[in-house]
Order: sequence, then C-alpha cells, then structure tokens
Amino acid sequence: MFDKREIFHNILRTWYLKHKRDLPWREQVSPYYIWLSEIILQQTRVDQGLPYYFKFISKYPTIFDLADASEEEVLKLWQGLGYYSRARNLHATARIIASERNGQFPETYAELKKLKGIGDYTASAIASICFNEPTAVVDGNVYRVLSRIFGISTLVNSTAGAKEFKALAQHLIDSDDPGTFNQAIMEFGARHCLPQNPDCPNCVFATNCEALRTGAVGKLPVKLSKKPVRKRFFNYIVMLSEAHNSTWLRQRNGKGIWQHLYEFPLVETDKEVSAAELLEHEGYKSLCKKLSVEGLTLYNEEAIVHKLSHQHINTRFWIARTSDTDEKAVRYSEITNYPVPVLIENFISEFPVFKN
DNA sequence: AAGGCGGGGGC
DNA sequence: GCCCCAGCCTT
Repeated sequence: MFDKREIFHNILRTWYLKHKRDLPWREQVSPYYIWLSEIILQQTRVDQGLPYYFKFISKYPTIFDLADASEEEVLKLWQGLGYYSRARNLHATARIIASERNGQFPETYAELKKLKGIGDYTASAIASICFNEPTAVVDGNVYRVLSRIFGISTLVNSTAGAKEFKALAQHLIDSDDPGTFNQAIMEFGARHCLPQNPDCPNCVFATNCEALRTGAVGKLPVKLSKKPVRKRFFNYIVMLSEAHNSTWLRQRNGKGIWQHLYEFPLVETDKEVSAAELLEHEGYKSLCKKLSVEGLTLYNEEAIVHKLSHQHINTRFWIARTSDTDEKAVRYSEITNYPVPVLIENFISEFPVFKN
C-alpha cells in the first residue's frame, strides 16, 4: 500500500504541521518536561492532564525539586488524576536520577526503560523526542490508526498484537525525525482518527485506508472485551473528637486501589449493612477497641456509587463521636494536607464540620 | 498471558 | 450505560 514510506511520512507530516496543538512540553524540549508530560498522559486525556502538568512544573521546576519533595507531597499534587502508582514511580525515579545521575536522564531507549514507571511506550517517546532515537511509540492512538489504515484485525491487547503493531510502527517510522513522526501519528489518532465517528470523508489517508475501503472502520481496532466490574461496599467511620477538633485518617497500604493515600477508618462489607449489622461487624468492633465510640449515625442513606473503571464502590459515611484522641488524630484544619481519593475529597469538601 | 490500577469525557 | 484515554507493573 505504501511502497514508499516517504508517502506515509509526507501525508502525516503535512497533516501534523497544520493541525498540531500548541502543548507546553513542546515549547522547550527537555527530558524532564517530556518525561513528566508522558507519565501524566499515560491513560489520560491531554485536557485532563494539562492542569497537573502546570502544577508540577510550577512547584517542581527541576527534577531536583521533585526529588527533594516527600512522596506524600507528590501524591497530594497528583490527587484526582488516578493511577497513583504513576506518582509513586515518578517520585522514586526522580530521586534515582537526581542522586545517582546528577539529574541527567539516560539517552537511550534501553536505558530509559530500566527506570520505574517507564515502559515500552514512554521509553520510546523520550528517546525519540529528546534524543532523536528512531524507536516507534505504540499507544492507543497508534493501534487505532494503524489497524484501520492497514486493515489489521489482530487483537491489540495481546502479545501478538503488541508485537505486530510495534514492528509495523517501527517499519514506518521516519528515521530522519522520529520524534515528530511519533507525536504526529498520536496527534492524528487523538484529533482525527477518533474512536467513534471519525471524519473519514475528510481524512488525508482516505484513499489509502484499508478499513475505509472495506467498511471496517467501526470494527477496528479489535480489543478483548473487559470483564464485569466488581461491586464493593465501603463504610467509612468518620470519627469526630469535638474536644480536640480532630478526626482519624489512615493510610492505605498493601495491595489494591489508592496505595499510600489516606481515608477514614474503613469497614468493608459484602453488602449494604444496617447500623445494627455494622455494630456487630468484626472490622467495626476491632476499630472500637482502640478508642471509645459514643455514637454512630448514618450520614448518607443513599449510598454514593464511586465508579472506577474496574470497581463500583458503594459507599456510606457513618459519623461517630469520641472523646479520645491520639497521635493518629488529624485536626480538621489540617485534613486538606493529606492526599486522599476523590471519593474522600468529595465528602470532606461537603461535610459541614470540616468547613473552615 | 492475564489482571489490577482512577477518574473523567463523549455519546 | 459503554468506551476510551500519549500504559505500567505484578503474578
């Protein structure tokens, strides 16, 4: 179809020069900015990530500033963006590069990929954009664009698919300007070759697109259907010590969602429970061993359903009063310093007691 | 090879 | 509701 890769390059480059967005990390190409933007944009739309990019470069102008911060501070800045392992790995990698490499990023795909949080895609993006290494990126956009233009129905989220699309992208890449090629094909996927209702009649690849020719645009790319979401039932115990103007927060450790973020003491149940059932629950009883609880009233009768891509968390907040306090207590005025999931942030911001 | 990991936007 | 987003890591 493209006997000469140059044809593909020229069509793509012409489109890109006309339609590319002015994104802040494109203004001055530095590995730190590119790395930061690429981590933020993993599984995240540009519009959603942009405010976070500005917050991070403002608070941490250099990688040394990021390395000097605490993980908790970084998580707080990341709060609301999701996939929090990105923030933890970002911080860990900043510390490695600052302390072991004098702030200098590795300059090759192979070396970049060894760093925490940098996989095949991100290593290719940094190596090509910053160091002109001809290594092709394959993200969701590239899967979509290539599967359609070349009419490839291989499952994209399979080992075979990853291999096939990487090889094709690597074959197509413009070695003279790999960074621009990579950004252009992604931008084309993000702005023109959309998942739903792409504007095929006005597409610069219309005469070259196999999927358009065969009417398969809507069927490509082919993905594995995802499994049904897990339903969970969270009961948060919001302790109020009015004598000390303090409540309790706990950090989530171990596996699962929201690692290292904070939340109120949690009692997870296998269904929605009444107050009587909660009082008899082992998780609640062990919580009460640690401090005297003087009352338990339900804050929201109607459970809040917090929807993650893979879990639906039915949540009810229970207000409890106590006269105890201890070193784990958090003063109302300091509660906003802690990184918390959006579910908790929403409650805090609407709960009258915590309003200053 | 498969599953877990957030939150938001578009339709 | 469903799909997708400049993916990565663990098991």
